[in-house]
Amino acid sequence: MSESPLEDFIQTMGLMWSADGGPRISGQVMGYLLIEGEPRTLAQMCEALQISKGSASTNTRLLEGKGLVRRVHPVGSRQDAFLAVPQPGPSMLKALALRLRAQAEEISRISAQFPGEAEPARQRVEDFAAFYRNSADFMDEWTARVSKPADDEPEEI
Amino acid sequence: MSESPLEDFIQTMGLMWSADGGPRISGQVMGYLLIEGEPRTLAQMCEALQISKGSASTNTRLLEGKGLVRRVHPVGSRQDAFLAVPQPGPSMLKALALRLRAQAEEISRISAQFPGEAEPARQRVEDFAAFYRNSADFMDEWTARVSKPADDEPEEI
DNA sequence: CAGTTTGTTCATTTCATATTGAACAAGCCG
DNA sequence: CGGCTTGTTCAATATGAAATGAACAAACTG
Repeated sequence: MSESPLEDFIQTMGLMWSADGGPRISGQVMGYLLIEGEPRTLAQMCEALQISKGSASTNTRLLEGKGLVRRVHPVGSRQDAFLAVPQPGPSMLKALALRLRAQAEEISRISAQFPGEAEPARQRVEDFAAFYRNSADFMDEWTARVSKPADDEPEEI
Repeated sequence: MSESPLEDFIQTMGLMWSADGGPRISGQVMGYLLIEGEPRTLAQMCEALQISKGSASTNTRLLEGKGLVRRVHPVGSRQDAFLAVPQPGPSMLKALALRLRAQAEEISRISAQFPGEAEPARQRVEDFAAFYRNSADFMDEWTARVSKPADDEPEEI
């Protein structure tokens, strides 16, 4: 392999991201911004990762929405620039907890409509939902532990 | 909507599963077995879910591998039958922890090869990996807690 | 205000993978 | 053994999401 470890890391991040169900380019952007450490523009991403302007915009905004990347406006520049947030952990966990809770909620909503004769089934399904719910609670607990106590909560949609 | 809540649940499980990056049919099978509560054969799945024999086999085996479904051999029957395991939580968390740890491991392995002048980048990437590693640890902790402390549940891979 | 620069949107294309269906393997039964 | 039943595998296809690139919108510049 002729690629440098830095390139290798970016590629690997892309692979991991898509293995987790997300767009490959999101992972690559994340890896790129992690390595750079300072704000980078969409144009720079296009150049470095060899991707289209549309992909850069879409995927960066996706990461921004998940709280993994922050958009900044350097003085004297018209371009937006993006920065990997230092502690992405809490954001990731918060998003995961949100999803788990939503899933638990939907399962419960449906199982509540099961006919009377399906009571045992309803019970099993409800137990299943409970696991999702508990996991979400646990994620929040983990979030609280991993966050610095003095840290604020600057997340936004 | 002309579908019953039971069918609705199966469909929803399929949707959720694919939203999480897995095969839709896996979720449907999981939902079906949860509702039934007793061992069901591949042929029954094909009939109930209107899927091919190959899909039933592949996806059921996938769930079996994740520890969410157990294969049983009812006496007097030549067919295999499958059953949703009562407490799938620990298996799911264990699998998740395994994946997180593997990802952390790979990231660390790559960042260790960063050139000397990229030391700050290596540090940032390593922090990122640490989050994965810590999360995996936390999952294991959660697994221990969610498993009944009183009666030990003997689980195998 | 006209001309640039920059970010977003969206129809189209590309690409990955889930699903199928048929061929195959393994075991049972008379 | 020869015919059945049942589970698995795999090449072909179908399906859905990701990526592109061009058109558009918004904001700045002189």
